[in-house]
Formats: sequence, C-alpha cells, structure tokens
Amino acid sequence: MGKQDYEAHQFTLAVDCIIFGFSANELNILLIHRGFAPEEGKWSLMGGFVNPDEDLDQAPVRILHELTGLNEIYLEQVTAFGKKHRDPGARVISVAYSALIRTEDYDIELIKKHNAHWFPISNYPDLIFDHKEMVQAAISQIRVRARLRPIGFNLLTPKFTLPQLQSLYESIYDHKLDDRNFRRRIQSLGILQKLEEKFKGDSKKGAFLFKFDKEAYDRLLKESEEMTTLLTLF
Amino acid sequence: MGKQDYEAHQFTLAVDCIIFGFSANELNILLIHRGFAPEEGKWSLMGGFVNPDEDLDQAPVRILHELTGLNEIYLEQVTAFGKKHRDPGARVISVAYSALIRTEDYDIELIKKHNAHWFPISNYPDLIFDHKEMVQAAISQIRVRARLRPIGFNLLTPKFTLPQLQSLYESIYDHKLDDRNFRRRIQSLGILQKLEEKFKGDSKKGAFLFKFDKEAYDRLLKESEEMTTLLTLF
DNA sequence: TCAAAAGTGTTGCTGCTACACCCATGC
DNA sequence: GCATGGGTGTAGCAGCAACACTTTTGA
Repeated sequence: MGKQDYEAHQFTLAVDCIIFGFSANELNILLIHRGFAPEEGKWSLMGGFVNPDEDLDQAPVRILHELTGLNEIYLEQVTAFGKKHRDPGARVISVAYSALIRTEDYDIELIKKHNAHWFPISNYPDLIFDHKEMVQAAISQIRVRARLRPIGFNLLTPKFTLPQLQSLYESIYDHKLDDRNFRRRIQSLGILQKLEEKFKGDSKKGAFLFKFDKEAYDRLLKESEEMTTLLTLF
Repeated sequence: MGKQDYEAHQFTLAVDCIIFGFSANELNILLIHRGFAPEEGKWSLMGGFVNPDEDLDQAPVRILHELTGLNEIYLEQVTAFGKKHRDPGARVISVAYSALIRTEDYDIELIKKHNAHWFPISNYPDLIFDHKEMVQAAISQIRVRARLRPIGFNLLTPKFTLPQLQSLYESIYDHKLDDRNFRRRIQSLGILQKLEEKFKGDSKKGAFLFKFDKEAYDRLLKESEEMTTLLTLF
C-alpha cells in the first residue's frame, strides 16, 4: 500500500455534540439555530470539523469550549455516522459525542452568540441531516450508562438534594420512581455523603444536601469487578 | 463554509475488525500476520480503508467478506480511534468494529491466504499501532453487551447445548459459573427452545440441544422496556 | 467397572416492590 | 392554619447464591 492508497480514501471528518443539561426538572439538549449554509435557518447539533493537527477526541473539547466557555466537560463518544449521503452537500463522516454539563456553569453570552437554545428531550425541533438519529443514539446510550455508571452527577451541582437527584433520574428514564425506594437504594450504595447543610430553593422545609463520594464509588466498582458482577446504580 | 473548508479537513479513513470466535471452550480473536508494510511481519487486526462510494458501515462488511467468505456477520461499532500519531506512517482515523462469527462457517482457504490465525483472548501476541487498545475496548464492550443482549448466540451453532452456552459465558466473563444456577436462570427466561435431539460430541451421555427463540426474547425485551427496567440475561 | 460429563432441588438470605402518613416551614 | 414538598417503615415476595449427588454411556 502506497501513499496514493491513503490519499484515495480521504474523507472530511466532523464531530457533532449532543449537549445535555438538566434544568426545570427536565433533561434538555442544546441546539443551534444555524445562521450559515447549508440548511441555514434550521436547527442542528453543535459541531465542527476535526483539525488536521489535533486528536479526534480533542475536537469536541475545542468545539464545546468555543460554545460554552467550559473546559473539563464530561464527554463520551457515541458512534461514528458515515452514510454516503448523510450530508447532502459533501461526503462527511461525523463522530457524535455526548456532553454532560451543568446548566449553571456555561457562558450565556457565548451561547447567545452562537444562537444556541435549550430544548427538553421530550420535545425538540426537527434537525438537519441525521442529527435526530444522533440524538436518539445519545439518549439510548445515556439511559443505559446512567444505570451502570454515576454519570448523572455531571449534570448536577456538586452539592445536590435527593429530590433533585431523583428527578434527574426520572427525567433520564422518562419514568416516575418511588421516593422511599429510591432513597433507600442510593443511600445503601454508600456513594453519597450527606452534608449538614440544607437547600431551601425548592421547598419551605428544605432538603439536605449530598455530594458524590468518588472514592467510595471506586471501591464499590472495583469490588463488583472482582466478583464479575454487574454493578447497577438506579 | 465553502468547499475549501471541507477539503482542509480530510483524513484517511479505515476500519479495523475485532473478529471473535468461540472454539475449544475459549473466546478467540482472529489476527493477521502482516505480509505488507507498514509493520510487515507483525500481527494486526483485519482492516482496510473505507471506499469513497460506500457507507461507513459497509466497509467492515466488505472486508469481512473478503477474509471469511461470509455475509450476514453480526457487527457492532466499538468506537473511532483518532490519535494524531496512532499510525506512525500517516494520519489515519480508524473505526473499530466487533464481529461475532461461528468458527465452523468461514472459508478456511481464504483466511489462510490472508495469513490469519486464531488466538485466545487470554493470550494473544503484541499488535501494531493501537490495535491492542481496540481489542481491549471490544472485549469490555462485549462483556457488558453479553449481559444485556443475547449476542452470544452469534458465536454458537444454531443448535447448542447448555454446557456449551455456559462455557461461552464463562469464557466471555473469564469466570466460572455454577451450573445449576446458570441452567435455572436461562431456562426461566423462556428464550430457549429445548429440542428432542441430543448432541454427543462432548460427552458419552450426550446433552440436549436448544435453540434461541428470538420471538420470545423480543417479547421479553419489549416488556422490560415498557416497565423501564434493565433486562439482564446472565 | 470406571471415567467423564449431564442433569437435578432445597434452604437461607438479600433486596425489591408496594404502599400511607407525619414533619417542617413560609406565607 | 394551611399548602408544599421532605422525609420515614414494613410486610410480603422473588430471585439469587451456595451447596452434593445421581444418571448415562462409551471404552
């Protein structure tokens, strides 16, 4: 195989980000109202080309920083999309990434500048190309991942109440949970630290704040791996 | 964004296949002894470039057909690998795919021609580039998938015995299972059809043959989705 | 007759589901 | 004092882990 083989199999490579945020007790995604061709005026995921001088995994980091001002975003590759005519304008392969962000953290001015808006996953507009497929794939993935790994905490403030956490899971699964059973289950895992403080934003009584105990979780995970058992969280 | 933007972000695109087969009570992968540069003489996954006129997902189908003579192979995308210097010779992005095949079915002459050999996943040679990472990612993925979906049947003949099935799962998880509990568990799922025949290849007594009941499984899956519960198999 | 693998049941325990009421507070 | 959300306990049941012996047959 010579150099010409490499050159004969080149494709434009992009990434698209399914950006999840949790607010108003609902899981939301951040979409861009495109002010540029192709498909100007329609809604799309935030995306961009991969640069020749960066790792593939760096591309979504760079693009998300542009949009939100954030570094250190929780990212997970969903899958690569490469149907022949997925982008009618050109042959483009796109790798989809899920991003979980805290909706309090990002830079509002930046996302305004990009014409980005939040939509609940239960009701978002039509999207260009195969972006809807990407969103569905990301949601399916997150639904499984959330049961197996403590990814939900990336969507909450570092301190959170149990009702908040429960409502997050309810929104991910689109399914109500019994509060007594939920509390018992997660507290018995021992991966939450109860704080002395209460948070009074959501009720008069106020609810105790908790934080995620990563060390305890890591111990639990290691243990379950040693027993070759499947650790399911909620 | 104009045409030059697309052209300025082009990459050579390849796929690599982690081909799993089950024989001698072990999970094996099929590796190629490379007779060509780069890295001639070393071991690698079976791979190839994506053609400009095919869907990304078609590339592994074509490549696996070339190697094994098989069509209709069970395939699953693992993840895209795109570190800057993963292929020291050129900038190449590679999408890894897992393939599950029945080791009785493939064309032996073809794989001989490609210098392909089976290795147990517990002991396989060093691989070029980041292929070892790909194999590890595929194994991790298959370990989770096997608990959640009935993918194991793609590695067995359509009729199989319970001891064979158990030994497959033991090999995937690298963990012995209790035979009484295993049999009870899978038979209670109701997704296996017991046949009248026995298979005597593995023992004097012979073991009853079963086949996978896809319709029953689909019903079970649908039911568990309606209850938003996680269906785990073994 | 023996070696080698197939097949079978029970007990105890853990953890889940289902379910209804009191508590604390701000207004 | 009342409305709002936070917080708690129990009983019944299902399903899991742990465990040892009998059966069948070919050589």
